[in-house]
Amino acid sequence: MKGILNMNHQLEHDRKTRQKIVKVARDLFMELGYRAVSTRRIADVCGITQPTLYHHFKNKKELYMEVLKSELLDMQTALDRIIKRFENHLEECLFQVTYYILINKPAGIGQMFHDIEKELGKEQQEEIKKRWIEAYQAPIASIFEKGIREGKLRNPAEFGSDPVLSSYLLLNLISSRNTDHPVPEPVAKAQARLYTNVLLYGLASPDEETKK
Amino acid sequence: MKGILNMNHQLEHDRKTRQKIVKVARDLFMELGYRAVSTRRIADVCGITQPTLYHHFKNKKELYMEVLKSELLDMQTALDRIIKRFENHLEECLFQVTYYILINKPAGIGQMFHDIEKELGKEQQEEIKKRWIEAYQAPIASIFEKGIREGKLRNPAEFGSDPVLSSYLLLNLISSRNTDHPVPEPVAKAQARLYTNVLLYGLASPDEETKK
DNA sequence: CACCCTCCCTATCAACTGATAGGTTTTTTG
DNA sequence: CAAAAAACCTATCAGTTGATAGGGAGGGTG
Repeated sequence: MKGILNMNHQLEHDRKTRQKIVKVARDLFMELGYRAVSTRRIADVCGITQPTLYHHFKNKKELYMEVLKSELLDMQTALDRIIKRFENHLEECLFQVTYYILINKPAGIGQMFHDIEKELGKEQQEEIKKRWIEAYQAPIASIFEKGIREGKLRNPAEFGSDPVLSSYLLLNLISSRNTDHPVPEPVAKAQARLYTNVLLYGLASPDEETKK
Repeated sequence: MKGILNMNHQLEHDRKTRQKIVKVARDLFMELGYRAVSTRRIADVCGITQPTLYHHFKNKKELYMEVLKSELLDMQTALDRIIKRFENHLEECLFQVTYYILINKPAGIGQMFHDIEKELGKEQQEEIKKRWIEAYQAPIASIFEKGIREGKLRNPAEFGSDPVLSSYLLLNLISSRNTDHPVPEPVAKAQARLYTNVLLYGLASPDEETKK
């Protein structure tokens, strides 16, 4: 009994250090990019030495994978919660999702894509892509799917859109370059409103489309 | 006279090597990113040695600046031409611009932004940002401006959009992550059509907005 | 022909990278 | 309490990076 408790003690210590490393690495990687962050820098911020990193992680890429996994898991949890909460109001749901991502992923999302594509091996890419779909694409696509089913959105067959494509459109709008990060809250709110408005209703003046 | 000719000969040789370096560096930087491309690699592809690079350029960043300038200048020329050609047809104009960027900037545009933000000094960023506005934002914004003047687009005051913001929206849509580069021509065409359609008319079913 | 300037080379540098070897300290186990 | 395992350290490695010094070739100029 005492053995188990003590073992837990040690394991917990290990777990804490590991978590700290992941947390620090996450902040640095997301802000500066994979290549721009050295293992020494991560270790310094953590208050440990660089070789100690290699006691907890096989190598830099594996640490980065861990960072991505935690990042994506958090996002998935958050988006699922938001979508469930606003599931009966398409427009508000889209807005809330947009707003959340805008607030919580300042420069991170574009950076992430860059690094996944350029720095990871093919098999690692596959794994992260799978998790990225679970975290971002699938939840958002589910919103559009519901909208199409209920006739609130255009027929994909006519317009060339579909739930998955639409989710990419929204995400591309969000990962924008026009603002300096981080964005203050009211600005983010206005931005999120603009993005969802444009995505739903377009920029053309209301009487223009009927002429088409 | 002969002296001038001969001097031109030598100058031209220098110019040719310089251009070759810029061309090679441009391809590599745009595909792989600034940090992932070493000066040695650029030199190898050019068929020269690495120190020779430093005879033509002060350092790596200056070479990258040259690459960005040529890249942006080409884009500006192309977009201005397209816009002038289709200036009396808003929708087609947007489509052509979107299509052109989609075809000619496969992975480059996102990469570019990443590197400008992360690898350049502040003053260099300012200079490139200025040129980027001339090359991308201003031309595209002029399309939207005209559309607003002619009443074909929504009133920015009501919708929260304006020509500059709208140009960012389009560019964000274009620099997408959903496709593997490079994109075959017909796919790019369909994509460009979808982007402009969504941007102009939105995803909501046509009778939805009037209810609002 | 002698001089020089331009272009490009070889050789080399210091800094930094990710990663490993091996010892030391602390905690858990039998 | 001794053995062993875990966590972290110091010291060090080889490879790559951007960048510089200095020499050689070759045409251009006096």
